[in-house]
This record gives sequence, C-alpha cells and structure tokens, in this order.
Amino acid sequence: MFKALDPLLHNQLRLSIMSILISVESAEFSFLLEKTGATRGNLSVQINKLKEAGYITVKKSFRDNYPLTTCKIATTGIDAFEDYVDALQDYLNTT
Amino acid sequence: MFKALDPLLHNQLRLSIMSILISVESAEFSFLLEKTGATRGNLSVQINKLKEAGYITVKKSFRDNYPLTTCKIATTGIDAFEDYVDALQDYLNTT
DNA sequence: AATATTTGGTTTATATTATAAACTTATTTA
DNA sequence: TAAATAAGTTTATAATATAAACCAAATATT
Repeated sequence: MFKALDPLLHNQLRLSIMSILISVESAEFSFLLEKTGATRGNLSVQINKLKEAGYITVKKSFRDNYPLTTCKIATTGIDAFEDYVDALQDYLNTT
Repeated sequence: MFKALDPLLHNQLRLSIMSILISVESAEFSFLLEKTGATRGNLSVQINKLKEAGYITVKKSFRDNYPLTTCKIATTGIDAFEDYVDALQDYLNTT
C-alpha cells in the first residue's frame, strides 16, 4: 500500500535543495543558502550526500578569487525526485 | 519560501499511520501493523509519539481475552496533517 | 606591515531519532 | 505442564541531523 520513501529525499533540507535544483539550470552555494535558510555546515553536508548518491553534480571553481560551489541536478536525481513525489501521493491522498 | 515540515509527521511510519487514520473512523493495532508493514515495536513507539503530541487518541481494551489497542485521529491531528500536506506542496511543486 | 575581518566553505562533536531485538504478560494449545 | 501464540512494550544500538568549531585565502583596517 505505502511505497517506501527514499530516505535521502525524505529530509527537509535535502528536499529543499532538490526542489530548487529541479527548477533551475544550476545554483550556487550561497543561493541555496539563502533560499533554504540553512546553516552553511548543514548545507555543505547535505549537498555532499546528494552528490555521493549521484543525485546532483557539484562543480568547484573560483570567482573573484573566492571559492564558488555550483550545483546541478543529475538525471538520476530527477528520476529519484519524481519517484519520491509519486510515492508520497499515497500518503497524502486525502481522497 | 519553504515552510517548516512538522518533524512528527515527516517520518514514513508516522505519516502512514496518520494517512490511514485520517480516512477511517478508527483502526486497531493489528490493522495498522498489516497496512504499514512495520514491526510491532516500531509501531508501538510511533503510536505513542502521535498520542503524546495529541494527534491521535488511543483506547486500550480487551477482546476475546486479548489486549486491543484502538487508535483514532484527533482534531489536532487532522489540522497538523492538513498543514503538513499544505507545506509539502512548496517542495513538490514541479511546475 | 601587521592584525583583524570577511568570504566561502568543511569537519566533527553532540543530540536526536528511528528501528529492531529482546522482553513481558496473559492465553491457548499440545 | 510445557510449549507456542497473541498483543503489545521497553530498551539498546545504529543512523541521522545539525550547529559549532574550524580552516584557508582574500580583503580591509590601524
């Protein structure tokens, strides 16, 4: 009856990140920071978990001499996100 | 932008329980056990958390000499569930 | 030219949470 | 009367989330 909810996506911050990334071409660390309201530490950790899972790709570069972390959703991530949204319907269905 | 997700509801098993309870008059422990596929220990713990929060009421009685635990959603629980579903929309909105 | 502050993160220590295994108490069956 | 089953509860452990502390480089301040 209830499909399993991908534990990686079933977390507020990671879901926020994915939700943002699914609707933009790419997003910088500071953009995600502002949009999610997370702390830098937490954001860093969760970005890495999503990256380890292959849900997003992370590019590290420099801009104006400062580090710049850019995130982009991967195909695997899009699929996982869609599956998650799909699975959730069973739970929310207030008929 | 992203509303907070009630941590009590943002858990697969507890959300399953609430999802079931919102659509029935009441449900027995064994019914929830079967529908959720949880272990008895886990189900017991999560039912109690929902009860402590005032999201559900739990009635303990006996039937055929055996203990019978019956759960029913409370008004507070209905409200919380609706708020949760509402908050989630911001995250899922694939527009 | 030192020193302090800011930027843009990462590491890690701690607290919280989730979960299953072990336990309990009563009942029925062999 | 011993073993198995029913219906849960308790609790030990593992996993997770989170913020505080840290770090390196750049810029600003005295």
